[in-house]
Amino acid sequence: MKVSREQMAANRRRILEEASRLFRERGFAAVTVADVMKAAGQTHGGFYGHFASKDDLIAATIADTLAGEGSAMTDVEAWTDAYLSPLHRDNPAYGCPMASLAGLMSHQSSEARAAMAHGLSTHLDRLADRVTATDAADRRRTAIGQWSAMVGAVVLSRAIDDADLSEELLRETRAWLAVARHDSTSHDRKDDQA
Amino acid sequence: MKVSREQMAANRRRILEEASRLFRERGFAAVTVADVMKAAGQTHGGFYGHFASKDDLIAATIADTLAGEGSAMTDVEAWTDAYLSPLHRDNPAYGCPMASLAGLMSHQSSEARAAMAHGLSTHLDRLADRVTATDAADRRRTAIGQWSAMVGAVVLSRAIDDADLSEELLRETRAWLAVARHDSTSHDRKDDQA
DNA sequence: TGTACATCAGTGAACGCGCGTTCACTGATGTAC
DNA sequence: TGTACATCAGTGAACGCGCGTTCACTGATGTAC
Repeated sequence: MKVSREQMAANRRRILEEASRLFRERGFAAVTVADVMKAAGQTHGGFYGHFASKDDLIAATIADTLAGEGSAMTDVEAWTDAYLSPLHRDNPAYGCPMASLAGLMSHQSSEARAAMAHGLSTHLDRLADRVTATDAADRRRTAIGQWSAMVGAVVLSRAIDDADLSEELLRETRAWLAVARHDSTSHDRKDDQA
Repeated sequence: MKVSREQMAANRRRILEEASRLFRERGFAAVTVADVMKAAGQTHGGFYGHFASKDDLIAATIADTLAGEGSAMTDVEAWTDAYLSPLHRDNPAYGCPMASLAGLMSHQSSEARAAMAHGLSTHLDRLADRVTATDAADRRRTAIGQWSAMVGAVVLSRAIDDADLSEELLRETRAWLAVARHDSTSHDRKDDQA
């Protein structure tokens, strides 16, 4: 049965949202088109009215999911601590798409990889704006270094079957970033020894 | 035809080596049992004389590949720079297995994840021994923070379809780690301003 | 040491299942009058 | 505004392909005598 244009747009939206959740949770290969459509409350045949292929869905999902990521990042230190928490590690489905999907991107289509590049670029710009350093080059370098460490720590903490080591990775990366923040700011401002 | 015991051991070794190379290059899902056996110069049916299943091979490969990883790391700074190079980024098949496989581990068997945990633990111990810091806790924290940043930077640099940003990620992470090294050592030793 | 034979590593055809994709059909939408 | 009908979003059965795994078979190995 045909549905209204608004309903169709809502259905497409729903497909993207469920796909984003499922992909973050299980990766691309382990999620079938039928899984996504079932989660979106539809049958699998209708999928190709919205997307040309599963690869097309993957690219669209990445572009869509990364667009809104981290826009509500006001306090970088608090946000970093939440990022490097067991709660985030254990809930990839609702967590950062880069942490769950970046490791899978090297085998994806160039469209999907381009969408990831765009999302990462935007995110690094946002992060550099909120980082404490004097000149632009320092802020950019700090944003890249900190973000690499954050993504790496979450990826590694999720990769292993050792609760203690996993938690240590998150905790020590948090501490290390805090030390790095203090060290670098102490160059610029001599008065923050309080 | 039956082969000698030595030949059979060599065949198993060969399967593990080719599997390691192929998995690092293409990931687990995109490599078939037949691919691995063909690369190892055998037919696919013989696979199950060596391993119980594809999952079993994955776990065995991780344990085997991570065992020898980074043992020849004498100069940490030079090793870090080589790790964060375009050459390493572009050759995952012969590169660090954690950079290529960690992002895939969250959906693997607990045996495979345990093997990854063991390999990571050993590697962090080795790295902490070679890092410049006074007390053990500092060395441990530095090893974890630096390693997270290194893995994260390589994973992200491989995830995107943007040569400039990819190269910038590697270059700036290298620079950031160099700055972090200088900052942290300048706490301990006041005489290294040369 | 030489011979007979049981063992068993490797072969390659076949099986079964799951997945991406297609397609004829349905019936609600929305437009032409 | 009301009615007739063309459109087309969604349905669900079916297709085809690829992959993990099995199995009857082959023939070299290595052991018992």
